[in-house]
Amino acid sequence: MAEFSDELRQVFDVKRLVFRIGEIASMTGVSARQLRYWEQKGLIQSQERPDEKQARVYTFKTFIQVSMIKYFLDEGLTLAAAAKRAGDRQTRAQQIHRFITRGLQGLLQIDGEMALNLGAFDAEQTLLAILPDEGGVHYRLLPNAEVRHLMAATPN
DNA sequence: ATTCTAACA
DNA sequence: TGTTAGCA
Repeated sequence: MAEFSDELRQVFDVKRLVFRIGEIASMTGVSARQLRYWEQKGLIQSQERPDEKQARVYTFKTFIQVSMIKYFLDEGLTLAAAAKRAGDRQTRAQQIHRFITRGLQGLLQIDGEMALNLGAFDAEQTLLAILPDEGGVHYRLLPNAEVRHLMAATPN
Protein backbone atom coordinates (compact mmCIF):
# COMPACT_ATOMS: atom_id res chain seq x y z
CA MET A 1 0.00 0.00 0.00
CA ALA A 2 1.19 3.48 -0.86
CA GLU A 3 0.06 4.78 2.53
CA PHE A 4 2.57 2.55 4.24
CA SER A 5 5.68 3.89 2.53
CA ASP A 6 4.36 7.44 2.39
CA GLU A 7 4.12 7.42 6.16
CA LEU A 8 7.63 6.05 6.55
CA ARG A 9 9.01 8.59 4.12
CA GLN A 10 7.46 11.35 6.19
CA VAL A 11 8.83 9.98 9.44
CA PHE A 12 12.34 9.70 8.05
CA ASP A 13 12.37 12.96 6.09
CA VAL A 14 15.12 14.78 7.97
CA LYS A 15 14.88 17.70 5.56
CA ARG A 16 11.83 18.83 7.45
CA LEU A 17 13.98 19.31 10.54
CA VAL A 18 15.60 22.72 10.32
CA PHE A 19 17.12 25.18 12.76
CA ARG A 20 17.85 28.87 13.09
CA ILE A 21 21.21 30.28 14.03
CA GLY A 22 20.46 30.67 17.74
CA GLU A 23 19.38 27.06 18.00
CA ILE A 24 22.49 25.77 16.26
CA ALA A 25 24.58 28.02 18.50
CA SER A 26 23.11 26.73 21.76
CA MET A 27 23.14 23.12 20.55
CA THR A 28 26.76 23.14 19.46
CA GLY A 29 28.45 25.80 21.55
CA VAL A 30 29.51 27.62 18.40
CA SER A 31 28.62 31.33 18.45
CA ALA A 32 26.32 32.93 15.90
CA ARG A 33 29.23 35.13 14.88
CA GLN A 34 31.32 32.05 14.16
CA LEU A 35 28.53 30.40 12.21
CA ARG A 36 28.16 33.40 9.93
CA TYR A 37 31.93 33.63 9.54
CA TRP A 38 32.31 29.94 8.72
CA GLU A 39 29.58 30.25 6.14
CA GLN A 40 31.28 33.26 4.61
CA LYS A 41 34.45 31.18 4.35
CA GLY A 42 32.49 28.39 2.66
CA LEU A 43 33.03 25.92 5.49
CA ILE A 44 29.32 25.37 6.16
CA GLN A 45 26.11 26.14 4.35
CA SER A 46 22.72 27.57 5.20
CA GLN A 47 19.62 27.31 3.04
CA GLU A 48 19.02 29.69 0.15
CA ARG A 49 17.40 32.92 1.28
CA PRO A 50 15.21 35.09 -0.97
CA ASP A 51 16.38 38.14 0.97
CA GLU A 52 19.84 38.37 2.47
CA LYS A 53 18.16 40.08 5.41
CA GLN A 54 16.13 37.05 6.39
CA ALA A 55 17.11 34.64 9.13
CA ARG A 56 19.39 31.79 8.12
CA VAL A 57 17.99 28.29 8.08
CA TYR A 58 20.18 25.28 8.73
CA THR A 59 19.47 21.64 7.95
CA PHE A 60 20.13 18.76 10.30
CA LYS A 61 23.04 17.82 8.09
CA THR A 62 24.63 21.21 8.69
CA PHE A 63 24.02 20.81 12.41
CA ILE A 64 26.07 17.60 12.26
CA GLN A 65 28.74 19.36 10.23
CA VAL A 66 28.99 22.20 12.76
CA SER A 67 29.17 19.72 15.62
CA MET A 68 32.05 17.90 13.98
CA ILE A 69 33.99 21.07 13.23
CA LYS A 70 33.49 22.16 16.84
CA TYR A 71 34.75 18.79 18.04
CA PHE A 72 37.93 18.93 15.98
CA LEU A 73 38.43 22.54 16.97
CA ASP A 74 38.33 21.51 20.62
CA GLU A 75 40.82 18.78 19.77
CA GLY A 76 43.22 21.57 18.89
CA LEU A 77 42.98 21.62 15.09
CA THR A 78 42.87 24.88 13.20
CA LEU A 79 39.53 25.95 11.76
CA ALA A 80 40.60 24.99 8.24
CA ALA A 81 41.88 21.59 9.34
CA ALA A 82 38.80 20.93 11.45
CA ALA A 83 36.52 21.77 8.54
CA LYS A 84 38.46 19.48 6.21
CA ARG A 85 38.25 16.53 8.57
CA ALA A 86 34.56 17.15 9.13
CA GLY A 87 34.09 17.20 5.37
CA ASP A 88 36.03 13.97 4.94
CA ARG A 89 33.84 12.36 7.56
CA GLN A 90 30.61 13.35 5.88
CA THR A 91 31.94 12.07 2.57
CA ARG A 92 32.71 8.76 4.25
CA ALA A 93 29.25 8.70 5.81
CA GLN A 94 27.70 9.19 2.38
CA GLN A 95 29.72 6.30 1.00
CA ILE A 96 28.57 4.04 3.82
CA HIS A 97 24.99 5.19 3.32
CA ARG A 98 25.18 4.30 -0.37
CA PHE A 99 26.67 0.94 0.50
CA ILE A 100 23.83 0.15 2.88
CA THR A 101 21.23 1.54 0.49
CA ARG A 102 22.44 -0.87 -2.19
CA GLY A 103 22.03 -3.79 0.17
CA LEU A 104 18.65 -2.72 1.48
CA GLN A 105 16.72 -2.38 -1.72
CA GLY A 106 13.46 -1.50 -0.15
CA LEU A 107 10.69 -2.03 2.29
CA LEU A 108 7.61 -4.07 1.49
CA GLN A 109 4.78 -5.97 3.07
CA ILE A 110 4.17 -9.71 2.89
CA ASP A 111 1.00 -11.11 4.42
CA GLY A 112 0.66 -7.92 6.44
CA GLU A 113 4.16 -8.14 7.83
CA MET A 114 6.94 -5.66 7.21
CA ALA A 115 9.89 -6.99 5.21
CA LEU A 116 13.25 -5.76 4.01
CA ASN A 117 14.35 -6.52 0.48
CA LEU A 118 17.98 -7.53 0.90
CA GLY A 119 18.59 -7.95 -2.81
CA ALA A 120 19.42 -10.85 -5.09
CA PHE A 121 20.34 -14.13 -3.39
CA ASP A 122 21.08 -15.89 -6.67
CA ALA A 123 19.95 -15.70 -10.28
CA GLU A 124 16.30 -16.39 -9.56
CA GLN A 125 15.74 -15.67 -5.88
CA THR A 126 15.66 -12.61 -3.63
CA LEU A 127 16.46 -12.60 0.08
CA LEU A 128 13.92 -10.99 2.37
CA ALA A 129 14.11 -10.25 6.08
CA ILE A 130 10.66 -10.53 7.61
CA LEU A 131 9.98 -8.24 10.59
CA PRO A 132 6.80 -9.25 12.45
CA ASP A 133 5.08 -6.60 14.58
CA GLU A 134 5.66 -8.81 17.60
CA GLY A 135 9.39 -8.42 17.11
CA GLY A 136 12.16 -10.75 16.03
CA VAL A 137 13.22 -11.44 12.48
CA HIS A 138 13.28 -14.36 10.07
CA TYR A 139 14.34 -14.78 6.47
CA ARG A 140 12.69 -15.98 3.30
CA LEU A 141 13.69 -16.54 -0.28
CA LEU A 142 11.17 -15.57 -2.91
CA PRO A 143 11.27 -15.78 -6.71
CA ASN A 144 12.54 -12.52 -8.22
CA ALA A 145 9.36 -12.07 -10.22
CA GLU A 146 7.21 -12.31 -7.12
CA VAL A 147 9.33 -9.74 -5.29
CA ARG A 148 9.18 -7.43 -8.27
CA HIS A 149 5.43 -7.65 -8.07
CA LEU A 150 5.40 -6.91 -4.34
CA MET A 151 7.81 -3.98 -4.75
CA ALA A 152 5.61 -2.51 -7.43
CA ALA A 153 2.67 -2.64 -5.02
CA THR A 154 4.75 -0.90 -2.35
CA PRO A 155 6.87 1.68 -4.16
CA ASN A 156 9.77 3.36 -2.44
C1' DA B 1 12.76 38.28 21.18
C1' DT B 2 15.79 37.20 17.42
C1' DT B 3 18.47 37.74 13.38
C1' DC B 4 20.91 40.62 9.91
C1' DT B 5 24.90 43.40 8.09
C1' DA B 6 28.66 46.31 8.92
C1' DA B 7 32.33 47.98 11.46
C1' DC B 8 35.61 48.51 15.11
C1' DA B 9 38.09 46.33 18.71
C1' DT C 1 36.14 36.28 17.37
C1' DG C 2 33.51 39.39 20.45
C1' DT C 3 30.62 43.38 20.53
C1' DT C 4 27.80 46.93 19.34
C1' DA C 5 24.81 49.78 16.44
C1' DG C 6 20.65 50.35 13.94
C1' DC C 7 17.27 47.72 11.23
C1' DA C 8 13.41 44.57 10.08
